Amino acid sequence: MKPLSKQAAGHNPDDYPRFAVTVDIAVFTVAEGALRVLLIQRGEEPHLGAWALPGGFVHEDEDLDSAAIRELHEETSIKQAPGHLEQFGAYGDPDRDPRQRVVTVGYWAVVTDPPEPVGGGDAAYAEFVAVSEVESGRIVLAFDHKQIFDDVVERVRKQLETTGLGRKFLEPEFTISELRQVYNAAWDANLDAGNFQRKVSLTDGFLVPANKKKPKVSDRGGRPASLWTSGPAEMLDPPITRPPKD
Amino acid sequence: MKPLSKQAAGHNPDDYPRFAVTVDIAVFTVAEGALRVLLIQRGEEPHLGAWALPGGFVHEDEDLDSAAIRELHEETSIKQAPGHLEQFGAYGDPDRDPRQRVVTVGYWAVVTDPPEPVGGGDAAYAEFVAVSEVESGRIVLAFDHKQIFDDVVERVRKQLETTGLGRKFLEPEFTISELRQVYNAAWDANLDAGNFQRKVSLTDGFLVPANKKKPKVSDRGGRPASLWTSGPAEMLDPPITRPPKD
DNA sequence: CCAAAAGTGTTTCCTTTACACCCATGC
DNA sequence: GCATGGGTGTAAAGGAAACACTTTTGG
Repeated sequence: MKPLSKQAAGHNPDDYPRFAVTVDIAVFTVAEGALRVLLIQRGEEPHLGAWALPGGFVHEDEDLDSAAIRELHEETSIKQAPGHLEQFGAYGDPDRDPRQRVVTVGYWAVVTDPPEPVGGGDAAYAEFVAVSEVESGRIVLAFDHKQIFDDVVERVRKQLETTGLGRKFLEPEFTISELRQVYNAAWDANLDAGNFQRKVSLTDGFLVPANKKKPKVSDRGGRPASLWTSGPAEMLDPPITRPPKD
Repeated sequence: MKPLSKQAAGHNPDDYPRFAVTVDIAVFTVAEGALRVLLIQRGEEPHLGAWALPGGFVHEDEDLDSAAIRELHEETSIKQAPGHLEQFGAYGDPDRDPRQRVVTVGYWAVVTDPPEPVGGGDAAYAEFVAVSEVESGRIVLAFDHKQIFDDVVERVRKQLETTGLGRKFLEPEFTISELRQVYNAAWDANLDAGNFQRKVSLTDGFLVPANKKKPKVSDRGGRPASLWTSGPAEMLDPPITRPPKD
């Protein structure tokens, strides 16, 4: 049980155990007024038929970020680069996968208007599922993916407060209302339109006006909204505070 | 370059590459008015003689948290359980260690009044170094440890704002002034004593009074401070806001 | 009494919030 | 005109910061 001394280990690295390393990736988008995450239904054992986050093995010559991007493309057939890609943790319980010792590095990404995902690899089926479906327990996740899921959803919600992340859910040109709807979907909130308008305008360099020739006309009437694009500012100061949950 | 199909991988896990997995751990304490982190001076190649965060290999039957705690004990001869232990990221560039492919999981911990650390294993020497020494560039770290260091220091400072982490730097019974000095050391700030007093009292269950028979008398005169212990509240609401840097 | 540190009160300022109101479009 | 959503103004409430002031000890 006690390993070789560390001195020896330094000279004989092969004496130490090796692990399979995977990346699991939570791909977020906002659609139909809800924050959604890409889940697969497993096409093989263990947990055949259960919902899980997509993931796969890291290759020998690949860094972790690259592995995550490759998996994202393989699982979603999304061609675009993700608007955001970030690591959120490593999970390595010895018994988290019954087949072998696996260490998983968790990533999350944000994409805009993804195509219909396709099952592939170990996925029989893939779908952008509303986060609330998982939180309510109507969808149960395999392995330790519920823990991973809870960690990452909270992190996404928190980042919306202080960073410009919300823009990544939208097309390059967007209206402030669309941005507000991202926040409302992610937080299940109903932010005051006027105050939101003011807050996003307070941070210099957060929004820059787009071509003013083409204001966006709503389909249900109302004054057309002006279009904006992402400015260089990555942090929101002051932040957009998340309203206390009811 | 293209791997076997994922279908095959599920059935033949041995076809996928294996990685050495290590934990690196940043052990924080506050001493002599400064936030400090345990660094070692490497006793072997590569980077012989350079400063680095302590770390070591994860064993075959060990989860990641356990490996971090074991390394903490081995490197510091600290017997106490750390007051706080938390993961902060995984680092896996293919060339981050020239000897072999290594994925490192970063942890940070907080300890109180640690004993003099002893070199051991791959460490020729170990010392609690002021964080400012590394930030100023007077101490240079090996591998990608400066990146890791920057990530984790920012995270510690941020957690002090919203969580009860500060208590973990202190003995079980402490005064509010001692707690304020932890914040001042970690943030290089000079918080108003009166306002600090009020803020830590606002969160119910954050501080509970200790034995009132033994108020703490300062060595330079002044009214004795009452003693407190940690209450059940883990989050500070409202938070203690970090003053903007000059 | 004085110095020093603990702890409280109070005023001022700033941010956030709620909501009234005006603007610009389709029908 | 009227409905609808975009966008601005504003007053009231709440929280943070600065700092005066009181309390309790040692010398």
